[in-house]
Amino acid sequence: MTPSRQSWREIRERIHEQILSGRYAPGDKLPRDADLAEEMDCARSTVQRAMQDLSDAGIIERRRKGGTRVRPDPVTRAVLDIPITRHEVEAKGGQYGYQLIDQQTGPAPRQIQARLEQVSPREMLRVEALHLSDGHPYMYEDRWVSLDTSPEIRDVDLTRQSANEWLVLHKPYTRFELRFYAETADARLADLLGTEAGAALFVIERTTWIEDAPITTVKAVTAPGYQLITRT
Amino acid sequence: MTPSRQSWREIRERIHEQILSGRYAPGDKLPRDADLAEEMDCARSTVQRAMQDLSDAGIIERRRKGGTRVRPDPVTRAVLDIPITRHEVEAKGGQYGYQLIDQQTGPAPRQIQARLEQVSPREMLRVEALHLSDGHPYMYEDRWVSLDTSPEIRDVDLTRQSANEWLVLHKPYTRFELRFYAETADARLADLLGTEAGAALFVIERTTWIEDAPITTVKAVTAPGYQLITRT
DNA sequence: TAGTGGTCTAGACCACCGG
DNA sequence: CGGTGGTCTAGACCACTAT
Repeated sequence: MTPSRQSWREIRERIHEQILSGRYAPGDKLPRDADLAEEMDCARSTVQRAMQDLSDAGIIERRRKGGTRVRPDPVTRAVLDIPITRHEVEAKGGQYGYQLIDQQTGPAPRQIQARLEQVSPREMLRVEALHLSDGHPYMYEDRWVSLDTSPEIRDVDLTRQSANEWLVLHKPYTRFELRFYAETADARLADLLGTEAGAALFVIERTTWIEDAPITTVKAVTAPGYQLITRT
Repeated sequence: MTPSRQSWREIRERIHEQILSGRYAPGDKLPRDADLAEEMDCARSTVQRAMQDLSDAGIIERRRKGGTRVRPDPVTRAVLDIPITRHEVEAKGGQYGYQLIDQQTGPAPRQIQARLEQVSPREMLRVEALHLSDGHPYMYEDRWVSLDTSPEIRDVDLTRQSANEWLVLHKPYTRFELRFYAETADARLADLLGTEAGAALFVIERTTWIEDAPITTVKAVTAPGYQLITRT
């Protein structure tokens, strides 16, 4: 029989529906790709493409020889884009502003070393800065940059360009970690962000490495009211 | 010349390196797939696979006829999995516990209607519950469930099974929204979560729809110390 | 070690959209 | 309307891993 030229999205949808209908419950094994291809009358590679998408979405798990199974522990999977802060402000319609608070070199404290998964203490650059939107505090960042992997940053004028932007544009990374949590504003943070001490602030920590060598770690404390939103 | 059987990962790496090296700067146009395939001596579909991955990673942008360009505004793209709370607790090695605080039906307040993008006010089920880890408060959830799309939840014994788990397992959704932010604990919340009023708490809001029809919206307030982490 | 998913190739046609 | 990415097919071989 001649395949009727179905798109992999249709195939994915048909498989997904069978999962949602309960025909295949969490943990159940699905037929092998070849059989599904025959059942659905398409090429095996089309089934493969559909399965890849379902797998990316966290709906199924695939294993060579083990076959394809419905994921036993369903998750809500979201994709999160963290842009350069300037772009983020501008995308929200704000006029971006930036102030360097302080910059100095020195050995990083133990806590930072640990965050970087760095064993031996190294000389690093610490940069404190404030991002503004329409002249109001938007985000405070407390950053440590490795002078081993980014020696060129010594020559960057950080009063004009944020370390955030320079690093994202010039320092590719192969691995990163993000942490989100809430923190109480102390007096200094409250002053910087234009709020009262004791306010609840949303914090984003980001650390990047290139091949296990740390590049930078930053604690970005957002002004009150900040929300991180992901849609689908 | 015979193609030397290169994997799409190699091809992706080679293209990525050319981008990182500055040969193609942000905004620049890359050669068409066919030319790259010839240049790299592989099939066009292999280049396509590599490009798809770079595109998924937010590194390039592709357009029919328009060609492939290096994304002008680089982003850090992370994938975030939000599991069922019980699974999350157990994965961290904790003993999961659950307490229903209150459940009642009634019209949802305007704020909830808005969050659900629901125009007309509807009768809904409100559920307040506490998730525990090793007997300690882990997360408080304040949930509203649509009785239009989930009438079966009336018959679920929510003192035994959390609405979180029941919904995730039985109510597939086609769209969702996540919000993260920080909030200050009031007296009641502090009491529930075993902390002091004024503490900074990390909040996750999740709303799900099935084809534009709202299913549920939940505000999950985590106990102090909670962090959301994503790795690569 | 055999079975299953993962990938590659070559060729064809389709769909979108910029010029 | 023509160029570029997107997809499908058919067939082959590879790589991982459960049994």
